[in-house]
Amino acid sequence: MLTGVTGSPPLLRRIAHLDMDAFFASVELLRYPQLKGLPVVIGGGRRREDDMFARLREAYPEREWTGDDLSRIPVEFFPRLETYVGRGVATTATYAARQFGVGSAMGLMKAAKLCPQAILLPVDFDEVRRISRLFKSTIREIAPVMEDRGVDEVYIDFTDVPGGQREGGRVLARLIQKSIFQATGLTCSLGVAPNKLIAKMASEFKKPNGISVVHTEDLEALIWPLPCRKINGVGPKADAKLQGHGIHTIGELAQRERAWLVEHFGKSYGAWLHEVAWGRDERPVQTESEPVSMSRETTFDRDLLASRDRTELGAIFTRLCEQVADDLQRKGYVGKTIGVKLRYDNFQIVTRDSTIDHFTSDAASIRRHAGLCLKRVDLTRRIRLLGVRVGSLAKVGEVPPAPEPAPDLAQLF
DNA sequence: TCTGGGGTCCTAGGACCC
DNA sequence: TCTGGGGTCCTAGGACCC
Repeated sequence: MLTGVTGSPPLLRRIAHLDMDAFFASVELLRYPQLKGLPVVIGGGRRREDDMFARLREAYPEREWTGDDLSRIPVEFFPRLETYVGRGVATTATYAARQFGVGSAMGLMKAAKLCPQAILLPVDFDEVRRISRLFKSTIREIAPVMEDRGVDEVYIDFTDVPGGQREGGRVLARLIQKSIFQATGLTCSLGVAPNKLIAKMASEFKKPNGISVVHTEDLEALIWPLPCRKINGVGPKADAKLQGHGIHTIGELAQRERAWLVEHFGKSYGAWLHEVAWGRDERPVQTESEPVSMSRETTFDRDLLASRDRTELGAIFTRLCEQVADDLQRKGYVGKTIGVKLRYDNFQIVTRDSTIDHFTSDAASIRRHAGLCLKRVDLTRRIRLLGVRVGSLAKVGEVPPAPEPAPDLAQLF
C-alpha cells in the first residue's frame, strides 16, 4: 500500500452490511400509519390488489378512494386473515402478529389459524421498489461502492470513503443511517467489519436501528459464540449435518481441522467452512453484475392434471412464456437455454431445459421450445407449480457470434 | 388447512474434442 | 489387440439466499 508518501497509516478494509428494518412491513406502515401496533401480515400473492378498495367503495360509496386517503382508511375496513383463502405465504409480519406465532415464510392458512384477526395486506411491490431505489441512491451519494443484495440489503465498501475509517466505520454508518431516515422515514441496521462475511453477521447484532462495529480481534468474543446457521451460506442441510457431528457454534467449527472438514463436506465447501470459521473472506464489494437467467413461475390455486385441465394449463403456460419474453425485452436481454420447471403435489421439483442454436426473447419461440421440454416430464401426475426459464443470457447488441456449423457427416461419405 | 417467487452457484455424469 | 487424460459444453438436481 502506498503509505510512505504521506506517512498516514494504512487503510483498513472496512465493509458494511446494511439491512433495512422489517422492510416490507415498514413500507406498508408508511402508507397506513393507523396500523401501527396492530397485528398485520404482509404477503399472499394471490389476494387481488383491489380487494380492499372494493370493500371501501361498498362501505363508503359517497367517497372517492384515491391514494391521498390511504392513511385515513378506518382500521375496520382492512381485510382480515380469516377471510382469506389461498396458497400464499407471509412475506413478513409485524411484531404484534409475531406474538401470535406468525412469522415470515409461514403459509397464510396456518397464520390465519394462529391469528385470524390479523390484517392482511398484499405486498405493494411498486412502492417497495420505489423506496428501495430511494435508500440505495441515498447510500451511493455518500459511499459509491455499493453492492445490491436484493430489495432491502446492500454491502458498502467504506475503505476509501472520506471518514470511512473513523471509529472503525461507525461515524459513516451513522451518517448513512440518518440520511436514509431523512429520505425515506425508515430505519436500518448496519454492521461494519473487515469483510462481507462478518459485516453481514454484525448487522444483525443490534436491531432495529442499530450499528455494530466488529474488528478482526473481536472474532473469538463476538463471532465464535454464534450458531453455525448464522453464516451466510450455511443453510438447514449443512447445519443439520454439522450438528450431527456435534458442531453447533462457529467456534466449534473453527476447532476442526481443515482436512477433517474437507473429508466430510467436500473439497470446496469444507475448505470454505474452515475459512469462514476463522473470519476470512476476501470477496470484493461488487458494484455491478449481469443476470444469468430470468424466469416466471406460478403455483396454482389447486393442483392441476394435464389430462383434465389441459386448457387451463396451456393458457397459464403461454402467459408465463409471454411474461418471461416481456421481462427479457424490457431489460434488453436474449437467451439460448430455455427450460421448464414443475412442482408435483408431493413437492418434488423436476426441470428440463434445452439449449438452442440462437439467442431469442420471442414469446412464441420460447413457448415452442419450452413446450418440447414439457413433453420430457411425467405429465400424468398432479402438478402444483409450473415455471418457464430462459438462461445463457446475453445483452441485446452484444450477442456472441454463432458457432461454426458442424460438418455435415452425410457429405463426408 | 402445510410449504411463494425470483434468483445464484455447485456438483456430477456424459458427450465430444484434442 | 487399447488406452491415456484434459477441457468444455450440456443437462438435472439440489442447497442456499432475499
